[in-house]
Amino acid sequence: MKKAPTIRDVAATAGVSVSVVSRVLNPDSGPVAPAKRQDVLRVIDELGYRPRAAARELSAGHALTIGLVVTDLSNPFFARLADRIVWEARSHGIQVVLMTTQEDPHLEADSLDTLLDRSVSGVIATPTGGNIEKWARLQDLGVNVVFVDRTIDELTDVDVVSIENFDSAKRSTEYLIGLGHTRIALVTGPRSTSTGRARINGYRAAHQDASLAVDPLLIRDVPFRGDSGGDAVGSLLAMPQPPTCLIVANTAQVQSSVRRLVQTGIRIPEELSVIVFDDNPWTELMSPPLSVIRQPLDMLAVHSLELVLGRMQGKLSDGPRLIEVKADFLARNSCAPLAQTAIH
Amino acid sequence: MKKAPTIRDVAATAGVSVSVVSRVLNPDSGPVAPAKRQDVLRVIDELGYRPRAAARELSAGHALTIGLVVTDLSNPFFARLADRIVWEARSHGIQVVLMTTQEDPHLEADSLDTLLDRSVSGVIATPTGGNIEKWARLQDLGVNVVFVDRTIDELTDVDVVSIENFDSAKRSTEYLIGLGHTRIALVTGPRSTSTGRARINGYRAAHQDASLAVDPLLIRDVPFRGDSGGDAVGSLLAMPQPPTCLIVANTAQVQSSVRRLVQTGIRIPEELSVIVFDDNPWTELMSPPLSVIRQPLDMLAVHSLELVLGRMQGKLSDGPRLIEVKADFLARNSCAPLAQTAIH
DNA sequence: ATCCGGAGTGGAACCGGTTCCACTTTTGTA
DNA sequence: TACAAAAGTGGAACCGGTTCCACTCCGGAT
Repeated sequence: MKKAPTIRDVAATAGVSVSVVSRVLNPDSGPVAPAKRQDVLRVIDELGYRPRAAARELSAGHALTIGLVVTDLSNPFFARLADRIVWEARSHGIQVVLMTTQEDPHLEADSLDTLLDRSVSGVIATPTGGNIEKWARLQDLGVNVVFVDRTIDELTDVDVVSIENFDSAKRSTEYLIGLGHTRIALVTGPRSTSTGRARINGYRAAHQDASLAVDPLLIRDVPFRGDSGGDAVGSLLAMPQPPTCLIVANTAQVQSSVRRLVQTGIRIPEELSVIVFDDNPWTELMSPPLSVIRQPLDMLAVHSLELVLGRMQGKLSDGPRLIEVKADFLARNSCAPLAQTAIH
Repeated sequence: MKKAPTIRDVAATAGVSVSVVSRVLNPDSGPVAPAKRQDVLRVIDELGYRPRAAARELSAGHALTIGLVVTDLSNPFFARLADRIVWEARSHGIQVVLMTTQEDPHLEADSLDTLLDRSVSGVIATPTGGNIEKWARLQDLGVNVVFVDRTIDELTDVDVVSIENFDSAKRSTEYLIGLGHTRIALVTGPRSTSTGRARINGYRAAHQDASLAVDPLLIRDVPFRGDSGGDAVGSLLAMPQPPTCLIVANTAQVQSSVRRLVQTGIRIPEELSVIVFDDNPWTELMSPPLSVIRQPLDMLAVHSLELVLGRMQGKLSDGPRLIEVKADFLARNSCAPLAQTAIH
């Protein structure tokens, strides 16, 4: 077990000072004679020298690292989002420290502390909804925070990237109304989040445009946490006058909702039309293939990272940014006209 | 944007030297008078002081961080594995830097360099199969390497955690033979990996026990990379005398294989019985629910981390460890007796 | 009374980079 | 040719922790 060479080893071998080596390493930090630059580069190569990140971070005061804080990776949406973000970050020479919260604010708080210790220069997160003051403190300490997919209302000063919530919900609802449905259930995120509210508003707007009354009992704004999506589905199906279709507009709840649907054995779309906000590869492989709102993960990832990087480089003007990307509605075979729906 | 307090701030405020504060921070590094310890702890709390990880790493020479190198997170197997590892690591106060390789040895090499820069004290990886010398160098530099799910034969000195490959493949095959099948296709990892070979051997052993000949054309040892699983499935189905069942024993290829099956519209299990090595939540939600070998992700995660930690603390004796965990076979509805199978 | 050992403490070097600054050499321009 | 500006270089401080070591106490054993 040999030890790795340091910048002083390189300097000594190349017969120059450490300053010169450092300037070779960081091209814009000062002049170096072309000949010496070559020498140094050759020595670096020969010795297999690589600068230690810790040393760099210590003197820079911040790390070329961002934190990624998501619920859990067993949800394909977050997994794919993480995948894209890691990928995108790599192309900018940035590493990603991954933390999961299981939707638990305590674990989230913990994660933030840890990321702070690591002097990350940015955090991309799907927040649980708690830790208001902690997020604020993080920003106060110069960490660039971007929320993706969700948001917290109380934090007005944070960049947010999400899909066009209002529009996506409205179009999904319109599609079902177009098929003749009038009792459309909506499972979405908490009303305390602006994304949750926007989706409810889109749903309402579609009803209003069609001069349709909204049954408030069909709207379930459930927490991100736990199995509340599945529970909402269960209770919706148990209603005296159950819905003829279902929109699951809460990413974190898609999996548990679909699971519940499969478990109850309800026939899709014969008994229930279904649309979910998720575009994971398996929805297409189910039978029937599910109609989905396809969240453009690439765009979410790219924009989140762009925001973080932009802030890091001080390129962005003050004031929070809200980026909404368009989400496509993809009709597959999980929706049927009301006329063909068997009311159970 | 205020700046965070340092250990010297704490020392000054508490009226002690930095040495004392450091000793309070690291309980076993030296004696501190109980009264002063209380003082220091109070000041730490008041100031909201947290030690900077970079400084600690720099002087320690290594970081309380491990690297996790997987193919990609859009594959539920890797995503869930990552989830468990992150979770498990957190409980030991260790952070995880995530890197994805897309099965590309170049990207893998890149990732390893980066992790080296970060002075990670361990790496858990599903190796692509390349970079033999790079992995060796990593170990040589004192980084603890654990391969999970797969292995590289050329590297004899690495700890490995995987399922009981031989046994799992044998039991799956026996199950199908028990249903009367004789033409069983196997899609698995490259023969150049011991895991790939073990699964082929298990498959062969089951045939031998049943005095059944093995048609070598039915064994497809495909690369982890890309769509080769799907392609293998395609070519298997196109054979003059196609198989009546299929075992996909290569985690990385399950998704593309299943996708191909769905695309060709072949009826499962009426035309083809299917078993896959994967236990992701969606296989159960498909119709029919797929019979699977359930890889105990928890065990894989726990053992990998245990190995890395054990090495870090020097608790493990020399010599590589091979840990094989039992994998359950879970019969669902994707397999039918040969008698009921329609040869197409 | 004397000596010894251990608890408790602070000073200072060190980890490996970056950066500021003073200094020398080259280059360009009047 | 003279002089200012720019290019090039190395020394040393600094980032914020850890750790070694020297030193001062103190109690207990001789």
